[in-house]
Amino acid sequence: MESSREPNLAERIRSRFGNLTRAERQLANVMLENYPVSGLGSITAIATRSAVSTPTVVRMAKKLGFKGFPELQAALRSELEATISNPISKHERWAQKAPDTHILNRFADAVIENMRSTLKQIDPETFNAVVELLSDRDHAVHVVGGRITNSMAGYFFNHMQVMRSGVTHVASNSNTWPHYVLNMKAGDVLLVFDIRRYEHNLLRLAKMAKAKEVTLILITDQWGSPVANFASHSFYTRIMAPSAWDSSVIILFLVEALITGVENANWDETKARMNTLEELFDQTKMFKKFR
Amino acid sequence: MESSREPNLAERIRSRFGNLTRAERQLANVMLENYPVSGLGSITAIATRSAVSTPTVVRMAKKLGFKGFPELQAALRSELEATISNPISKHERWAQKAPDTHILNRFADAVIENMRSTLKQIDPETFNAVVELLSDRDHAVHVVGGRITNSMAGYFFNHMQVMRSGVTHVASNSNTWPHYVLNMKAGDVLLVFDIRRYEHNLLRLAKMAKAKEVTLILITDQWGSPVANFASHSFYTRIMAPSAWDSSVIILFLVEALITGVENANWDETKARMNTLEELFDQTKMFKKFR
DNA sequence: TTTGTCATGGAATTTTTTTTTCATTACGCT
DNA sequence: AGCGTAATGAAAAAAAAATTCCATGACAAA
Repeated sequence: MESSREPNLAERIRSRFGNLTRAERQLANVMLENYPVSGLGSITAIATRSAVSTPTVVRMAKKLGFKGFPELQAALRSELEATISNPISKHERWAQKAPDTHILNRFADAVIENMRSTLKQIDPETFNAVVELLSDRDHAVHVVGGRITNSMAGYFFNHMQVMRSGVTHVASNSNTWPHYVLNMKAGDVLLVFDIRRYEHNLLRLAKMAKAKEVTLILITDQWGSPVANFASHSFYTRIMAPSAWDSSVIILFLVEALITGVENANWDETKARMNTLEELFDQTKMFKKFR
Repeated sequence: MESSREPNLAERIRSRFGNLTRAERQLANVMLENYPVSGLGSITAIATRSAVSTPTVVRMAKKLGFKGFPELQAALRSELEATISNPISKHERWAQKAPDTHILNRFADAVIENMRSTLKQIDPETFNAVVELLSDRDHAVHVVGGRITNSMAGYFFNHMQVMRSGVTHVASNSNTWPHYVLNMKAGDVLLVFDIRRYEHNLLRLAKMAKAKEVTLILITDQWGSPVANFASHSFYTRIMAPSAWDSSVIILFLVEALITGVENANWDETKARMNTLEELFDQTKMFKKFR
């Protein structure tokens, strides 16, 4: 529909993103970040903001077909002029080249809505308490997910494992669950993911764990898994999506927030880890040091 | 609600219009004419446009309370930024009972920011093309992830498997990869997840696949995995998080959007398969029927 | 008419920005 | 390992922009 409109700078950048070098990508990201304002300052300003040198900015300007940075900036201004005088363009749209009804935009709306209503419900006290439970090195942490949420459990396990010992991922094959339960001790923590359609096996596992005085934490959907009856703490997330399936995005969000909470709870250890990470990045030379 | 907002430059000019001299009025008119773009060029440019001298411009800037012209221009830019950006207010307090600095709120901000800048960059054409590739029943779809992203690959696999046949999840153990490659045919699709630090094994796998004329699709971070050089389509997601780790939330978002795309592309078949699955689950009594 | 004030822009000066040059380093390829 | 290409930023050089200085002229009041 908008086929023959001449490409604006953002599009030009995006279309050539693949050909850009590391430094140029950093730059491109900053420029696109709050487009086009960030490109309107001085070359020095944007270079600093992107943590690249000014020559890099000039080179990219040329790569994009301009004679120099000022010419690029002029293009930006005239683009802006065109945009501003056109009131329609102010419309909120996530993927700006896609129509409102495009699945990307609909999904984005749904996710925002999910996040909003999930966060409204979450009690920070619960969150903090759970973080504390997960940080406690005196007790093991077990994690289990359902058919859909098993990936989330895996993700959680992956990260937790790096931060502390005594973390186990209860395999999705429920035949083996009794073995896992056998290894759970009183005071241990079991994090259960269970969204609709709630899995009966998980409920049974929860009961078994509870019987062994394991502390249960539940991450479920807004309707609530029956496991909630046995859980010390439950998180109810909203998982609506414009799809036949539910969206796990907010669940992952919560998982990551929890991980970060645990990370912060043991800052010293985390800091050491961050340094290691930094060194690794240096080794790969793909990244500049951040900040 | 915007009662005590500080006046923008245009208002400042208008309110002092009476005190301006002839040359300054000329200048003011030009500045207001297509506000604020005309003020964004160099001092010479606007002076010429207004047919006044550059000193006049400086003098007016000072009259308006700035230290000099550059300062005025900076004000203009930040004003513009405030106007143009942000479909969603930048620092909404998401979890309302928690302080702004609580990890939940900080994470929420980061995720929104990631989503915004990711979606800005995604080309809907690419998205549609990829959906089509993934929907094509004539070719198999393989999916592989890295250390962190393996969960995302798994999630994708889980859902795709329900919708169509010929989907394989290349196991994370790279020893077995040659085996998988052996089974790839020309025209097959390989979806690769690779975020920093990029895994060399994935690059090798990509090369091998490419050599077999497999179509590569890449989901990577904003800096771009080297796999991009071999990929037909790449998605660059933003993964910044207030944490030692990166956030995969937006990656999951993209995965779900793709899944939904595929679902829509072949709704009849998807529906039929889901029904069958439903029956199978019923048989195994693993799930309660959910309306 | 004279005088003082003020607006104004030309030109000099200073400051900043932009571009170019160049040395270093990384990385792919043989 | 060695070579060549490419990326990169520090620093020098060039260009442009911003500011200051100052001469001119308009106008008003004495």
